Amino acid sequence: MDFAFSPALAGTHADQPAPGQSRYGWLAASLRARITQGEWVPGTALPAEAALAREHGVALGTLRQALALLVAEGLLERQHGRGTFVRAGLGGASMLRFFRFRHGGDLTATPTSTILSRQVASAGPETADAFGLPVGASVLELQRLRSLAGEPCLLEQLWLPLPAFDALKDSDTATWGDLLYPLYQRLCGVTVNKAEDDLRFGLLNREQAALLRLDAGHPCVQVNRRAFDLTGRCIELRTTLGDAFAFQYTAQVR
Amino acid sequence: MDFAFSPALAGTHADQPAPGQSRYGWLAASLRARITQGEWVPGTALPAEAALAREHGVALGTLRQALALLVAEGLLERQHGRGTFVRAGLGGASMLRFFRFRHGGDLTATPTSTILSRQVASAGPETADAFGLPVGASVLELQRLRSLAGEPCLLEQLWLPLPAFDALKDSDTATWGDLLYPLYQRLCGVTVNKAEDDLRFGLLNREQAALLRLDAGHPCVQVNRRAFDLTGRCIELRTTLGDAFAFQYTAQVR
DNA sequence: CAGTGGTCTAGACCACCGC
DNA sequence: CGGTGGTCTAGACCACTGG
Repeated sequence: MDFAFSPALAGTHADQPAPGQSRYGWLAASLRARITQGEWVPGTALPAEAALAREHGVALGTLRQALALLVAEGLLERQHGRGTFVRAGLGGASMLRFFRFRHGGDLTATPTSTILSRQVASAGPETADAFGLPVGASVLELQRLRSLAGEPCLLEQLWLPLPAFDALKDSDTATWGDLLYPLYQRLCGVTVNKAEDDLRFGLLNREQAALLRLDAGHPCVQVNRRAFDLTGRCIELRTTLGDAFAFQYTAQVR
Repeated sequence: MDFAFSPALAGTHADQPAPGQSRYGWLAASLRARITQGEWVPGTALPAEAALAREHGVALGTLRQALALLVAEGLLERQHGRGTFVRAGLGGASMLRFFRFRHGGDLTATPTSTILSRQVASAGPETADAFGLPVGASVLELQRLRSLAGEPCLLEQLWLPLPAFDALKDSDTATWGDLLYPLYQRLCGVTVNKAEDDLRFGLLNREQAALLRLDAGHPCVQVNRRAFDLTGRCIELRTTLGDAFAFQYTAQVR
């Protein structure tokens, strides 16, 4: 019946889709694995459709369905006439989308970042669970303040799992720049692919208020973020605080 | 039953896609028009793929691309082995997704609704702009209180453009039920297809606080919603207030 | 069972990009 | 210009749904 003239990438996947599994779904999984294992570095182009289709012994349309899945997942990006590229990852300043801190109408401004503290800590139950580590495992804990035009606007505390982010333990924070995700990429080879933000309302305690130059008990928005790499593993926990009266967010329904 | 495969609706669309316009894009536009003009009522099934493809003189794959567009738009819904259906529209209780008012762990509970006031008002500049009406045009203004287990939780004020919602001016509010969108559908033939919610923080004034049984000056979340029908026209403006300390929202970042 | 959408093929031609 | 992805075709077979 079926001629398997596919040249068998040995190891990770079977030569045939599991029964009940569509061919393009299986193909997508196969490509996903090759991407997350670093065969194609973020930013580089995949082989052309025709080549990939031939390589996997599959029709063009089928291969295109597989690629469409990975595009929808945020793993790939296609450009007409140029090629299919592994996504570079999230930029960074996206916290600002929750607030209207525009000063002088500049919406694209990146806040400057000041690292307030850096220490190795042991993971509490929540952190350990998110990272898939045992309770008490070592994690890197950072606190930083982000400012626009010299005005502090966001106070952040964040945790990173530790074998993976060892490179940040001793590196000079003065060289870090204002965005962390490109830093993760550069120093740790970690690509942040997607994130989940949980929004709540609260009141600032005395220390938080002082750092943000607000009054103790001032209303604030707390954004709890979990960021994930290409494989879907959680690689950052972050808590961001900002003035509730600067909060503004738009959500689409359906 | 009439099998009128005549392209009946002359005038609205050319027989050929405009140059530079893809065939499936043009086809989608054509189907979109037939849907929004009521040829197929929300909830009903479209003709089968094969029939539609034949009717438009197009290959199956091309027709499927067109349908995929309309599905992504939220206009259609496909069910394997059953058919392709015009979406019934938004349900209604979706305001609750911003809050954690779960009482007794019941997350699917629909709050009961009490209409506090109903009056014909004249549109201010903002309302008029949203509805595409002249300033001063007649709009219906409603205020209602929504409660869970007898506890008031959401205070809403909303505006509806008036020729379209005439049926609500005199109808007995006791018969309205707890959800408005199904009511719009039933009494006014208006299908709410999508909406845009804008979130902000504020403080309750005395009257608002009293209705929600909170203190004046209590922090609150204000959700400003603009709802749209199948054609993309804005057909509802709504402002919802709820206790800020019950606020909780999750957003995906990609 | 007949009818629906879902998958897949093996071609063709077009539109875009960069050299 | 050659190479890329985007559109389109005309079939085939599979998987699910309902009577």
